[in-house]
Amino acid sequence: MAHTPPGQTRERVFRFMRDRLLDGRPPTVREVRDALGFRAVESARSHLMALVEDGRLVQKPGKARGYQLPETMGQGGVPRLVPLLGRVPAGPLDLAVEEVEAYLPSRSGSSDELFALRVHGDSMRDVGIMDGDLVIVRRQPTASSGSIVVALIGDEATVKTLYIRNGRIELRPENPDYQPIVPDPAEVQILGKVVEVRRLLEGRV
Amino acid sequence: MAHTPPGQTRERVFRFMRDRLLDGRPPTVREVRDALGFRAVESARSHLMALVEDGRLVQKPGKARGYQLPETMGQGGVPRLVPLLGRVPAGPLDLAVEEVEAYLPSRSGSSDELFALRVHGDSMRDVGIMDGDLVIVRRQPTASSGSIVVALIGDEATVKTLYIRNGRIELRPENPDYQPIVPDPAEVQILGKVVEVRRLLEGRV
DNA sequence: TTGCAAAGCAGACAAATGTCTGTTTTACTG
DNA sequence: CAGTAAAACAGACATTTGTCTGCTTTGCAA
Repeated sequence: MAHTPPGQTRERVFRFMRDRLLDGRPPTVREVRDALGFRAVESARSHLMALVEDGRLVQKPGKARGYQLPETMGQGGVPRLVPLLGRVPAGPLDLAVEEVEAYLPSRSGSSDELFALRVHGDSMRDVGIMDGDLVIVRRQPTASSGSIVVALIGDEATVKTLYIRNGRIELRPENPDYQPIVPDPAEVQILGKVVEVRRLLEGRV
Repeated sequence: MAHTPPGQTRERVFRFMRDRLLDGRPPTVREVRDALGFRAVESARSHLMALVEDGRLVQKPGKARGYQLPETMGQGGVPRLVPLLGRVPAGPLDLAVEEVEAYLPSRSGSSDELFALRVHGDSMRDVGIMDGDLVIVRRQPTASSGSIVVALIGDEATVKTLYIRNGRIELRPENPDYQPIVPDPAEVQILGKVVEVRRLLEGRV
């Protein structure tokens, strides 16, 4: 048609919008113009209007920086930050501010109490939890048999698969080099259930 | 002082700003006024200026909706949403129309272009990447030998460890049940480098 | 070629939005 | 009690930003 094949520039406009919107910095029409190398504001705006027409963007007409991604509208897309604890406190997680090493972005959702820990050792290797991985844990005092939990034995936290046999707690590693633990029920405390595993291959938390 | 105790209203202003900024919808001064129930624009603005003064907000003066959280600036931790692609774009990346299945909260960093994919198969089992895991990928056309990459062979995306031997690309699985791939350089394209691995043990994305 | 339509351009205009100046209200203190 | 300073108010103003109208360029096809 003109200058560039149809849809090609439109796609670049959309990607620029998506990146900026996901980054929490909605651009102005003129910023879109500059980013795409247009000389006229209207060039950028016509692309934006077309994207709205196609349903790929949502617009609040007349408002400054008034574009949004349709996907992030419905769900209250507020990511929440989960504290990465360097040391696990035995008591309630309330005031352990000093133990927080960092915050991990996680999905928003219910008001579950989540925290994260770094895994030491390879006792859970066979289910893909490696040394140095981060686990995100939902704090709960019990869990169903077969789920992966964080348990506090004495004052040491450990990640294992929970089994309940004859009313007795058994903590199984997922690596034949290690032996199952059958702790004294008085000395073990379930801190919570592992709901996610993360491994950072580059960069820091 | 006046009307409300000092700092109390300021705290409400900050929480409103933080929630809106984390949601990717920076408000105008007038929106702050309405949300806090002020009758004058300047009431909202003076609080915002005080928050900037305290270093709790960062401002781009004169710009519409020009407030940010300080954490957003550095490599800090304000979440950024990464698109989870259901289908891998074949052909030139700039023109690709992608199917976005969901968005994953991730750390915001530089303006790297990140996307996420779901892994199929267990060819990378021995490095803890299991069937169904999510990988977060930074788009880049090349990678150093030994890093885990997403490569496009024909029109199929695959996660493998990249090795470069005698100027020839080799894609190695991390599972003895699979054989290394030595593709025709003309038929292989590096989509990016895997920077994070995630496994959701409960709930959805 | 001529005509058409999409892409892009140029400039003007209007609405949204940030900023400024001055005044009023309120709570605390000497 | 008067004085003071933070908080809030009211309105005007300036800049940013979205929107509109008309025109030009480009590629394709009849």
